[in-house]
Parts: sequence; structure tokens; C-alpha cells
Amino acid sequence: MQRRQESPDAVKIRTLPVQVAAHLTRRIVSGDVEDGRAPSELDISQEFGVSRVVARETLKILASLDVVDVAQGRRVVVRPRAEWDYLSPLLIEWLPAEIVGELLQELHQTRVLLEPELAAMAALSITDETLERLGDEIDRMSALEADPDAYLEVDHEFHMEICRAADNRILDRIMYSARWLGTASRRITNEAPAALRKATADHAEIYEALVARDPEGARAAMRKHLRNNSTLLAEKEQRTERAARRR
Amino acid sequence: MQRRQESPDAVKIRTLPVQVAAHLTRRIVSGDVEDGRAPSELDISQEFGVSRVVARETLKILASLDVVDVAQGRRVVVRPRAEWDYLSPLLIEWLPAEIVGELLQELHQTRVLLEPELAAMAALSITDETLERLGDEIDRMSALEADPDAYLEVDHEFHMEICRAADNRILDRIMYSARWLGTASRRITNEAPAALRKATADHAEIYEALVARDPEGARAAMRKHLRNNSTLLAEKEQRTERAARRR
DNA sequence: GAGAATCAACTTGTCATATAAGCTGATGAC
DNA sequence: GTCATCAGCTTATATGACAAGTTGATTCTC
Repeated sequence: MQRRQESPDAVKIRTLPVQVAAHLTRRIVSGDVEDGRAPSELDISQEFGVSRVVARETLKILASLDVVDVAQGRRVVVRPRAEWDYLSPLLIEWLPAEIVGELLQELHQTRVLLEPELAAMAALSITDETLERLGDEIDRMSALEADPDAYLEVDHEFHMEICRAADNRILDRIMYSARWLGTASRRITNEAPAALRKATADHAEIYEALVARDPEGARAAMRKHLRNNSTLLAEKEQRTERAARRR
Repeated sequence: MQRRQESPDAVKIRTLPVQVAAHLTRRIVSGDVEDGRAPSELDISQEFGVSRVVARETLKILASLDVVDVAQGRRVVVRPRAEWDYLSPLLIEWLPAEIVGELLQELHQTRVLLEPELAAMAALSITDETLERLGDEIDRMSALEADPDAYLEVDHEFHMEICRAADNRILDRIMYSARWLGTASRRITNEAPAALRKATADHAEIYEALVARDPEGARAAMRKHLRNNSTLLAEKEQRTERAARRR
């Protein structure tokens, strides 16, 4: 639901600082930047041929992602990778495919922990209007099985609607980030269009449990749904591994 | 563990943009800024008597918190509050106590969902070194029951250690943010120093289950621990409500 | 020589001004 | 009325200057 204004995968012209931040992050990840010492504003402006203003904003962006620490007088330092903000779509986008793959797995694990409980909570507090919207979305999804992109859009909305029913801004934020990142890898499910029918059935089951205000049922249905997704992810993983071995 | 360099509650001199961003956020929350239209760079630089560079960075900070949207040519717009990044300690700090109270509740709910499962996962994959560190921390905590501040520091480390054992960067990030925010409200537990002894007992129980590599036991122990915390939080809530009624 | 005070060089923070580039709404042609 | 145009607003970037904080070497003191 959020950031819908950016949705249509437009070839977004990013600002200069974002582009430079992307390059710099890739260089850090690849190990070119040694020993935690990040380039200074001046270094950046010279190396990338941009003004100091841009170099400065670049560092500010990286600081907001907990990639670097910046303070007056001190040199900018690269923070330990374990502390970077991997919930940020921006950062994920700059990381190599290998790491993104790992993160997607960890992401899925997170969803497996949270979403069944969210469904159970929603079953207790969901309103009739929300149920109506969920019903609509199920209808729309079954009509969109031929168009995976549009399908996933509604799918995202369906899950977020359930999350929102739990009325918890923290969980909402987490799920939003988690699912946002997930859509970055939509190809995973796109490659298995037959699976969409299965997903539709799962969604219907979740919906029924919510209508019945049945927490246990909702939890179980959501768990089952995620288990199916997990199978898909594993299959995809195997496929890419085989592909890598062939190379 | 992260940001330890900022820990000692120092009267941190924040940069100008951060200060302005704080003021601006408070004004937005209080409803002074009407209809989603945020002040422009020029407005800010005039109203706050700062340069345009600072006004600009202010807006960039707010944008990174998903408080506003900024794009070239278009006026800056305030985003719906539901979409703000409530996982950011910076933002939380600027919100009125009333909202922070709500967020802390939602935060606790999130921990209740995640931490027992994290404990269970940790029981399966935890290393001997981690167990040793956990043991040390328990010892240190029982020695620090008279000093709630220091106690909570170790307490935080104890829980994060368990989280890290699950080896999931996403969950780690979430728990880090969640607990970071939690320490902002340390008074909640500080007011009940007797409760620290109870917490120590809880920690020991969790530790035993982890040593035994018993997922079910770890989950149950963590659940119990959080239930105790939850009672404390509710008590505190009642106290403040009574205090509010007296006013 | 060991330790403390000093300072120069470097770094980030802030300011001022100018120009480029993108959007919006009003104006005016047809 | 419809549509193209454009003036005026906004953000994006560049340049140059100075303030303020940090670091490490130098120097001074004992």
C-alpha cells in the first residue's frame, strides 16, 4: 500500500547522491575499502566527479542505513556489516545477488514467525469492512492468475490488510518492509504460474477462518500458505544452484 | 550492542538539521501543518533561521524516516502517519509521550511474538561460546540488581545474544530496534527494582533450557519471562493513568 | 626520557550565492 | 472547450568560503 506512487517499476531516475551511495556500497561490500575507513567527502567528490554537496548527501544516506558513522572532525568509518539496516529496500538493492538470496531466506523465516500469529490476532479483531475488502481481493486475484505481476500486487495488499487488522504499527512496519523486499524477488513465484492457483486456494482458506473469527484456524491456514511458498523458494534455490553449477 | 558509542545518555549535541527535523516533526504531529503540505526548503530556512543547506538536510532526514516525500519540482508532502518508520529511535524521540506509550505497548507485543520463537531456534543452533557468554551475563546481572541502569544494559545484551544465535539478520535488526526503543523507557522497570530478582530467575531458566538444547523449554521460559515484563508494564500503565486522573 | 600542553593539518558542519532541471497551474491560441 | 505554452515555483547540483571539532605529531616541562 505504501509507496504506491513508485510502483510501476518505472526506470526511476535516481538522484546523484543515491547513485554514488550505491557505487560506494558495492565497493565496500567487495572489500575495496579497507579496514573500516570510508572515503572522506573530498575523496568522494574527486573520485566520482561530483560536488562536495553531493558527496556529503551520499554519506548521510549511508549513515541513515547504518552503513557508516559520521561525526564532525572525525573521519567517516564503515560500521560492521551485521549492523547495517537490512530492512531498507534501498540497501538491499545495492547488495550482490548472493547476499540478497540469503536475506530473502531470512526474510521468509521472519514471515513464517510473524504472519500466522498476525492472522490469529486479526481473527479476533477484524472488522466487517476489512473482511469485505479481503473478499474483493480474493476475487481479483483469481481473475489475475494469468498476470503474475498484478497478482502479486493484490497478494501484497491482502497480506497487509490482515496485518493492519492487528492494529500494531511496529508489526505493520516490519511486515511492510519484509513484503516490500519480497516483491523485489517476484520472479521467484513468477516462474511458477501454476502455483498461483494454489495460493488462491490458500488465501480462501485464510479468509474463511477470519470470517469465522477462528484464531486457530487462521493461524493454521496462514502457516500452510507460507509452507507452500517456502517450497517454491527452495525449488527456485535448487534451480539457480544447478544453473550456477552448469556455468 | 550497536551504537554503543552513543550509550552514556550523554547530552549529545545534535546537528542543526536533526534539531530542526525534531521541531518540524512535532509541529506536524500537533496538527500545525495542514493537509499534508510540508514547508519548502525556503520556508524552513526562513522560519528557523538556518541556511538552505540545513533546511534541505532536514527534509532529507524526514524523508528517510518516511515522514515526508520529496521529489524535484514537486512540493514536499507529509506522508500518512501510518507509514512513518516507527522502528527508528530518532523518530520515536520526537513523538509526544502519549504516542510513545502506545508504541511501547505495540513493541512489547512484537517481542512477545518473536522472542519465544527466537529462543526455540537458538536452542537448536547455539554454540558453546555463546552459552558461556550468556552464563557470564547472568552472573553479572545478579551482581547488578542494585543498579538498574547497568542491569538493563546487560539484560539487553543477553537477549540480543540469543537473537544472534538464530543467525538471521532481519530478525536481528528488528529485535535490535525493538529493544533499543525499549531502553528509552527504562524507568518502567526501574521503578520496580524488586522485579529484577524475578528477571534474573527467568533468565536462568531460559539459560538452562538453552544448555539442554531444549527448544520447547526455551520457548516456554522466554514466554514466561515476557509475561512477567508485561505485568510490570500494565502496572506501570495503571499507575500513570491514576496519576493522570488525579491531575 | 616520560608525560603534558600546544598546535597544525585534516575532517565534517554551516553559510551564501548561483544555476540547472522538473513540476504546476494559469494564460492564451485555436 | 481543448490543448500547447510558459512563467513561476520547487528541488537538484555546483562552487567557494569559513566555523568547529578531532587527531596526531611536535614541543615544552619536569
